[in-house]
Amino acid sequence: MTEFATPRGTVDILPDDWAHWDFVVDTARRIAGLYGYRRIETPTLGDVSLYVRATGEATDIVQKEMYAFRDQGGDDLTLRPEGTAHVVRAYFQHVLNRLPQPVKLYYIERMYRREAPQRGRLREHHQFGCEAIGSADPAVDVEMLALLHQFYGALGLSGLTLHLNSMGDGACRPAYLQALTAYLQVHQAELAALDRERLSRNPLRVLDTKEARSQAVVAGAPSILDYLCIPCREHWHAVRAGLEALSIAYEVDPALVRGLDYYTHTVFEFQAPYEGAQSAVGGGGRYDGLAETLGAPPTPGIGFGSGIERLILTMKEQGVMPPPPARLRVYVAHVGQDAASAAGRVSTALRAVGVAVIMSFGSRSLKAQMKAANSAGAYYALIIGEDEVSTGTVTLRDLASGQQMTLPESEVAAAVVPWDTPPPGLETRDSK
RNA sequence: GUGACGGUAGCUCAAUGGCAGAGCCCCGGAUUGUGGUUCCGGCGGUUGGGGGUUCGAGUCCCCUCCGUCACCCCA
Repeated sequence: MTEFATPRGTVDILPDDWAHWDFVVDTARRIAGLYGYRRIETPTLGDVSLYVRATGEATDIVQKEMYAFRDQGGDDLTLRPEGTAHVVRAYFQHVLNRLPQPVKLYYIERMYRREAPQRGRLREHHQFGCEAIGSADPAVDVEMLALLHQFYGALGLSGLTLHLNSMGDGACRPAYLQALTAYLQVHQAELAALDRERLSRNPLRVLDTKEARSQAVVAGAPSILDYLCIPCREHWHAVRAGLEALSIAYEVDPALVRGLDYYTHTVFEFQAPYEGAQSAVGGGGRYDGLAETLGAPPTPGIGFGSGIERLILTMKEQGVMPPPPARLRVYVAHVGQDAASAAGRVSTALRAVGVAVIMSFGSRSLKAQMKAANSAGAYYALIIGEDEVSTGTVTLRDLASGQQMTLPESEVAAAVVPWDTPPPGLETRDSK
């Protein structure tokens, strides 16, 4: 232990963690590929004004969560707090709107938000995200939800619920907000104190209150879905029909509100079945107004982000194991000075033909080295002592069967077979 | 940012205000150059950090850091 540790809300990802990480990331890449999404990676740094414009002046991200600073040259920069803004920026910067539309992009990147850390809620976390830019077709929404549905299934997760809502658009949302606010104001006296406070700050938030006292009022509140304008309603019904055609279950959740200003039409969130505030494992929505906000031609788009740390938590919660990593093929044990140099020679020769080898270091007893071979999970131990050195041979021991044989150094590579499958045992060869 | 609860060995946890311990891990040994099980031994701690009360503090008090839960918000 030194006086230094990871900053609050950040973690080291240690070797033992990587079975989960590799599995999630590999699965993400594979599934994204199945749907024709191609990878993009944007800078960790971004202009502060990009996020102010994209996510909205009044959002929590902009108000209090960005790691923003002015650099030595006077530029106002921030660590990326979310994925969409940068990707949409890249789409226009590199004129991807001249490609066949929609352009479908995915990313696996680190996000930074200065929040109070909790389980599943870090200041630096990773998201797998997709963005489909350039089409307003509700079929794009449906396909993206199908992608997520398949992704979570491929991870082995179960019991996730898809919450679905429409946020309307510039034509219909203001009228709804007005109606909701008016309703809540009339019933203010029946609301819990906390919700009266929410009402003044962000009336939409009152809808997903946990206060028992407010439930009756909230139950009678007007629903956004009743206020959708005709295009919004058509889009909404098309998405629902599309999901039903694919037998993807969802729950209509008029209380589902997302915190970023750019959302329009479809919004969604996948919730893990366990209790707790961090049960949202992925979410997103359509952002047809975002491009204009950034000063680009009007361009529809939709995207999601899914938190890798939360996915891994959910996997562990549900006892889902990632595939075990490939086992070490050979552990090289040696006794004596001459044997040590022979061990180095053999190890290098084996690695040259693709065999994973761990060589013992220092001069430990053969017994200790055999223990190490065992706990390293090796298929074979290669033993080199005085006898072997004097005859130019090595002893190859199959650790599962205990069978062993001595063979010329030059024949080892052929005997151990460098592939990821368990190797053949030695019992077919004669051994002592 | 606010409130509540927690922090003892690498890990999981014990210890009435009175000698800081166990299990696991790691290292070594149980007759010659051979692992897993077993047995024995060893390493390992300024009890998160700082101050205070006390003859004496892991234990009580204050500050601080970190974690967890809730608010908030979300992935």
